[in-house]
Amino acid sequence: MQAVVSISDAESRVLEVLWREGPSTSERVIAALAQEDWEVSTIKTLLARLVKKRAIRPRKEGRRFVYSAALAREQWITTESEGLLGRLFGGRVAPLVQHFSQHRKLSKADVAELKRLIEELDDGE
Amino acid sequence: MQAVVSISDAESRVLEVLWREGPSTSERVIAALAQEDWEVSTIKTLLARLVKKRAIRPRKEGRRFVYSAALAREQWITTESEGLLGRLFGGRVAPLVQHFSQHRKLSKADVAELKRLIEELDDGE
DNA sequence: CTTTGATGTCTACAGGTGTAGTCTTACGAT
DNA sequence: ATCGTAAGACTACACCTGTAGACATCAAAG
Repeated sequence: MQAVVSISDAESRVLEVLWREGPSTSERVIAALAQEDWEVSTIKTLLARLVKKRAIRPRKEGRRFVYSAALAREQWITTESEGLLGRLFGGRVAPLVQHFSQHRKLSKADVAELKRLIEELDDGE
Repeated sequence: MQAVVSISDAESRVLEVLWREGPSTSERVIAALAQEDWEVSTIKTLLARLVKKRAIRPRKEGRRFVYSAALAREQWITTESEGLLGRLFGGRVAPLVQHFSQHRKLSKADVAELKRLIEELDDGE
């Protein structure tokens, strides 16, 4: 649970697989990462590093391991995005939204969804 | 202008100074970074690395340099936040806002500001 | 002119990261 | 019983990063 250590970009790619597919053998992870075009060896290294960082947990299953995420995706996302918000936007969400809007990165659908979200929050509160 | 290279965390701290204070000598930068508690040498290294990465431009001014940001803050922010959005939230802003709201990271003031922002967008569009 | 202090350059070094090869071992197929 | 193969362990290696010391130089002070 303690996400003290930081997860690198490549490592997070591996974690994403476990979050998506649940506990998996390295074989499964490797298959799921075919798109990344990594050597098998690379993925095994990443798995080993994640184990060492305690971000995933290996469970012996016969001759091989089944790896499961020990770090919750939600928690990781929180850490990452709060980091960015803090560094770039004074820790607040509004300036980020504003930034995106100023750069025309918000589609109509985005705006609609945001509107719905905010209204919900506003009532709910 | 070409932000091809990535700016590290410590480097961005230096860049922030130039963005805030405008073109400055190393002396000025060092003074502005007193809070960071870095050795003078460290800051000089960071300046040198930024020059090499072409993120800042040194202009000879007598015996010393005046450094100015060659990379626009807006651009950097865009790169960074789009990177995060892409990696964590499928590239869309709404899921990020939702994430923050679900984790009670939005104050009343935030919600109000967001609401104002969105309404503006909605009309404006 | 000499000393001193600031300025930029070079060098350093450990730890993280991307990327991957090699080695050992044991299971499954023959 | 044998052998190839796959899984995990170990090793590698270049580059980035954080952090900083050492050195050369030149202008200012005395």
